[in-house]
Amino acid sequence: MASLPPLLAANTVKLDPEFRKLSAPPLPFDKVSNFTFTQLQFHQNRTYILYNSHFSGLQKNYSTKEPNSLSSELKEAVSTAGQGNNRKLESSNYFPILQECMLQNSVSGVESIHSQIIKSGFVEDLFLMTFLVNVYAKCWDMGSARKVFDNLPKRNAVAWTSLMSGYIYNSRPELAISIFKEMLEAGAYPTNYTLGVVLNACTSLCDINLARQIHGYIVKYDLEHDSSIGNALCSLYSNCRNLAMAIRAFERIAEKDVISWTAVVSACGDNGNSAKGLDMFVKMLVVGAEPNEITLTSVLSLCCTMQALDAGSQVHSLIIKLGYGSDLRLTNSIMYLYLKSGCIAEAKKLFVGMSSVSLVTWNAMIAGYAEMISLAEDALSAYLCGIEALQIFQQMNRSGLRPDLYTFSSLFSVCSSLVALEQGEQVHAQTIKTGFLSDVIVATALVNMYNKCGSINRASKAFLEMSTRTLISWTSMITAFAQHGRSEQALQVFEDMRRVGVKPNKITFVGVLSACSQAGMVDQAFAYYDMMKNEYRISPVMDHYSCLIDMFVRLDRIDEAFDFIEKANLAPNEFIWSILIAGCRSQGKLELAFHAAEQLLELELKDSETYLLLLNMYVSAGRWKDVSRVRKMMRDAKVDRIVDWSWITIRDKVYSFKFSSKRHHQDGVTELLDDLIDRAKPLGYKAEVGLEIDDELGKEEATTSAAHHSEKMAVAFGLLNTSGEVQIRVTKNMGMCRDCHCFIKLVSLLTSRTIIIRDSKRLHKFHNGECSCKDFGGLV
DNA sequence: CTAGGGTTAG
Repeated sequence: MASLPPLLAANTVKLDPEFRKLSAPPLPFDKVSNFTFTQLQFHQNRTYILYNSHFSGLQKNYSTKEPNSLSSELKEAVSTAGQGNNRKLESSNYFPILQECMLQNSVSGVESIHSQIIKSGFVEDLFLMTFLVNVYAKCWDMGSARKVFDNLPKRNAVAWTSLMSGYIYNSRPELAISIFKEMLEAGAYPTNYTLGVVLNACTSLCDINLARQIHGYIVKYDLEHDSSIGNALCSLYSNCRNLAMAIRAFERIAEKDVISWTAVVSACGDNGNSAKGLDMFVKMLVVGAEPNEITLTSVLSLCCTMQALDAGSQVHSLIIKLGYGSDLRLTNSIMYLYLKSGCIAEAKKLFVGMSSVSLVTWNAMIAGYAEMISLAEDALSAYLCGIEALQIFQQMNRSGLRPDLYTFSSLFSVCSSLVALEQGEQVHAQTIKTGFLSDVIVATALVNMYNKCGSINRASKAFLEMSTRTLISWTSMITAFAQHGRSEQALQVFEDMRRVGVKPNKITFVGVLSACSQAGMVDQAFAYYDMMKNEYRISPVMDHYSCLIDMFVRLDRIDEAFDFIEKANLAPNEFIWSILIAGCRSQGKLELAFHAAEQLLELELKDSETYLLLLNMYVSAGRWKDVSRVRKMMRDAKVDRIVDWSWITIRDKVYSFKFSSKRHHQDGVTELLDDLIDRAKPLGYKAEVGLEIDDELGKEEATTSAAHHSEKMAVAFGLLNTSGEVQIRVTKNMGMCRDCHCFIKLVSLLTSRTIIIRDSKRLHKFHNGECSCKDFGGLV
């Protein structure tokens, strides 16, 4: 007892006053230990316990069965039970029949057996009637279950526990708790099962206080070693985000079964420590415990989040060795793992080889391709992944399966990545028709889709129409407004969110700070920054710092940006240095820019566009030595030259444009572009010089970006092929340069058109000569 | 007769 942490030491556990009332003098827990033991002994002598394990493995499939369709054997059993010779029928004969009804989820079947039982005079049989309570509960008829319970000849712990677990099964954990209190009031002693059930009720109610008391009793009566209790504690603490306690609970289990191992493995995964979960799994194999299909699914999910393809394929072999090779759920997981790790061929092989597929299979394929969009090496293959995802969705429709909320969320995310507003609208309509829009996650994905397709008004409308909102919904809306340069609205949403009592997280504050930064609200920005640290106890991360630094840069207060870095004792990352360098350049503070560049070059650069920023800077300053130094660094770091690509979708057809390429799909693009450049120059456009890599000629040279950059061509092509109010939407594989940014702003003014360009860093919505990014400082 | 673990999403 002395070795226990103070929280759990029995003598420090405070009893709920409610409980005290119920239990004067002390709660009947002092006999729990013995009672449990005798109960277990007793059970093992019953014959029908034998099919219990079979039964518990199947009960999760009820909902898939057609209700009220009894098998022929069952119908026969029911009718023979009704005939006069039922004197010969033992009460134990009813168990398998009831079990069959339960598997069929047939309330009417149970009712007819029930009336036979009454006729046969077995209503006094405590075991049979307790089983009946359980059967009714599993058929979602708690009213009848309760009636049977109320008429029981005697109420023992098993009966109470059945009723409690029934309420949990029917999603009424609070009623399970009140039954537990009733049970204690009645003087019954809980068993290990009872305590496990109560803990599960606490888990689903997130009632950590009650759970702690129960844990206190468990410690006091030394029951932590029992697996039914230990397993429940493990998942309880896992759900309370306390992995250390979950692992502790697991380790105290004397005889760890498959479920204990599975629980601890998935606890690690659920709490963001996949590596630990994999360790646990290895330990499991080392001690010789055999994983089942559920353990393996859990482990695959760990490998998936870790992108651990090696471990994953080893698990795959193990799955085949253990004979689970054709398990649909496992195959789905393996397939998703391969997709997420970029092994498309492997994934497709599995997909094609599957004898039957489920909705999850299709969803995993769609989600996998959606995921690959962000992992793709170049933007064109990312684009193709998105197209592939949409095609898989069409195949799925043809196969006759109806999409669900997972399908729709993935589809929205695909449409976002493709900036495919039209497809997004179609999916939106489908979610309304099917009713899935009422799901928070789907609705949040819709908000994000409209935002990323450049339609902030529809994003905001979708947000307002939501009936419930999660932290992520609020954060999405705040970020959306901030990204569209609507700072006041972003902050308004943030205040609304606080008012309804939703606690912001660090991502929310990134949105809030970037809203302040774009509007140049320095005082507000620092007020929110302090609020984040003091009121919400969130420690700032780089993204917060970069918002603040970006703010100073936008306001041309670069010195203050450097001051802030010094005061906060920051070691700026690649992104922050890039903002600073870009800011220094646009203000002509070249010496400061070169100084910052030296700092930047100290870092190990990850983003190939950072090199481009440096190259452009040195080229325009004519510092050729530095140019070749950076080029050498790129070669040493094996950074590929990025080739500038843009594409535009017009009437369901994709047109791509490559830097400096003459392939314009149509005559007149160059002419229109030249004309626009000529008209933009008087308005302040000065075609800047930058280093450009001409891939076709295999050489690099200093040249103006005018007419060469792909987004200019794509926009000109869009202008030629659409008219009126239609927005022009272009996607680009790298960040826009400031030259193009300036030019497109003027084009939106000259042509009175709205132009949306999604580059690798953000969305730019050009309208009336302005951009929604409010000329973000990080332009190359 | 009573329990307990899992796939795909924002």
